Amino acid sequence: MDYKKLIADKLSKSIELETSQIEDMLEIPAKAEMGDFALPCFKLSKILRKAPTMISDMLSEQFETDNAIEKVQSVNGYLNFYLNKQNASADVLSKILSEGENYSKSAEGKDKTICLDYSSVNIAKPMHIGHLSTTAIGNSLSRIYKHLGYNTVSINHLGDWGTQFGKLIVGYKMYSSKKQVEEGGIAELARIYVQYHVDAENDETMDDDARAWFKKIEDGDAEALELFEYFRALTIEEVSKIYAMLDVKFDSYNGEAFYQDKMQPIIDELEEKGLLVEDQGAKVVMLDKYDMPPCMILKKDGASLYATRDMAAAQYRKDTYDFHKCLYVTAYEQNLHFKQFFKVLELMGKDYSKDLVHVNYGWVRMEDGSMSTRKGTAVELKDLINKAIEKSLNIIEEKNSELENKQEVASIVGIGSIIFAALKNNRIKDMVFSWESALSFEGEAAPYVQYTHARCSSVLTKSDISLDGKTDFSTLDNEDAGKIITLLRDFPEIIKSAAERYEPSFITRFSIDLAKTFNKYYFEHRIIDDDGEEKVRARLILAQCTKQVINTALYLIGVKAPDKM
RNA sequence: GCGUCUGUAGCUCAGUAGGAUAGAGCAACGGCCUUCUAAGCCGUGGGCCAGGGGUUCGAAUCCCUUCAGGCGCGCCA
Repeated sequence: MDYKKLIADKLSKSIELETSQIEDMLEIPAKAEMGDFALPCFKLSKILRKAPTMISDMLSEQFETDNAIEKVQSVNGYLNFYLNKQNASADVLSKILSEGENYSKSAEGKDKTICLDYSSVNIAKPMHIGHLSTTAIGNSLSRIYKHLGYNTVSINHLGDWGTQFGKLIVGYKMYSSKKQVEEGGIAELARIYVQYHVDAENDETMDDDARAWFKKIEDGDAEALELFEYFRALTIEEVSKIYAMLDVKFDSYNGEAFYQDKMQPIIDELEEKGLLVEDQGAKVVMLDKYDMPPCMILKKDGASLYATRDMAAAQYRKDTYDFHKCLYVTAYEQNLHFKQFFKVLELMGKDYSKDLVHVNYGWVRMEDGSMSTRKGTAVELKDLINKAIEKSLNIIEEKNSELENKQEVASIVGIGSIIFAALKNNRIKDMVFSWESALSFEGEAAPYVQYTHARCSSVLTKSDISLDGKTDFSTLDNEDAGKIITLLRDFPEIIKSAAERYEPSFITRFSIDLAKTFNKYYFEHRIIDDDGEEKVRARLILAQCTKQVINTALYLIGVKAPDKM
């Protein structure tokens, strides 16, 4: 039942406003004593030309209570509404029980497609902790949008173009072999690349060779192309293992190379529309009217740039997927770049430019202040994952050594912790990486929420009372249970706002709140007790619904929920 | 210099697009397991919401300004 709508409907008899307007004014009070919903009457005082307290008094007198809303109270200009707890509990809980994992889903995204560009690894470079945010945020948003009924297309926009690949070929020929690369994988390619840079300092001919090799790739030379394809395939194969561990899947690996032959139409169109101007030998689109520096489209030598490629990619995605929105999950350092090329597309008359969204996030910085991406010292994602699993395995040995599938649970908890931590704070916050905090599983972290899930599971298996049957919800008529039920009822709204604001952290936070509230309830009240089947059933249903919602919440941020741990 | 983001407890952060007495976790200290998972629960201390102006019935939240820090500002991506 939609209580907000119900209240607004009833109020609309006394106030001359649209139901939806009243609905927007309703809020959820800060404290449970203040009711389940509240209407601040200050907003009305201008329209009605009366003091807020008078309005709330008047409304509270005129409001007809019923089975759903049993009490209305006027306090300090607020009108507080109290739901009939038993009915409200029964209402939400039976809904969750019957809908199961479909609870909180919606159809708002029917026939709409969201493209998500995230993770976007570079060929021949290992994934490091700098890739964690984009991967976790992108994956979570993809799950959230699917949950809301959208089609989603997850795109790994590979960094697979540029003279760096010429360098790689030169390095490969100088220091390595097929056998060594087969054995060493990306690490070997990274080694080659570093070695190349060391030696190229003293040998200028190397860079010339690299440029020549890259030219060969561009021109379709057989040997060059074969090596390039080999490195590319090797990289995808290796990062796929990490994606498998993180349970992340992509629909497309079309990267920079893919758009190489798709830029010319964009350039032609810019030219036709008179947007392209020559400046210091390069071709740019001037954006000074919009308080931005020019967007560079072609270099002096005629080569394309990042923005050119991104525009070609946007056009391709529109043509191919006809997206409702296209999201780019990258760090905020690229704010200007996105603002620029979105604007250029707008100037070209591309209507879809308004549907392009830069979902930006903060840096991961090392404790010494360095940026993880710019030094060879970056912590590899693989190492972080392995250490987290190892640590959680140790904790299992210590706390629950009897557990059957230790390795699997350790992996769920370890990996879950890493993802959870990446999605706990608002996207825009910078993060300092330290091993200590990265491997700290205490407090507001994945294991806390997962543990609550396991607790629910455990209680449910302990009891042989079926969830189906006559139920006495009056046993849930206490503050602790009431808070849980309120959270369960709010869950669909939380998901919607997470989608609207591109903030998986809303769901992470919610999962902590729910776990915390349930843990308190669990400590204060016995679920399996001897006060009769009908009451036990109500409390078991509460545990079942909590378990279900935690499971969905964690799923939406890309974290698994174990039944035992 | 210009643009932009950030600044809330010792530390890390919430604060639901302006609402009721600003909340968590960590760290510190003190309690709670013969009873459904103690990876849990409860309690104590800790605040000039960076500073200053304004708008408003009401501001951590909006506007202006100062300070501190991050990021960006044409031939990288």
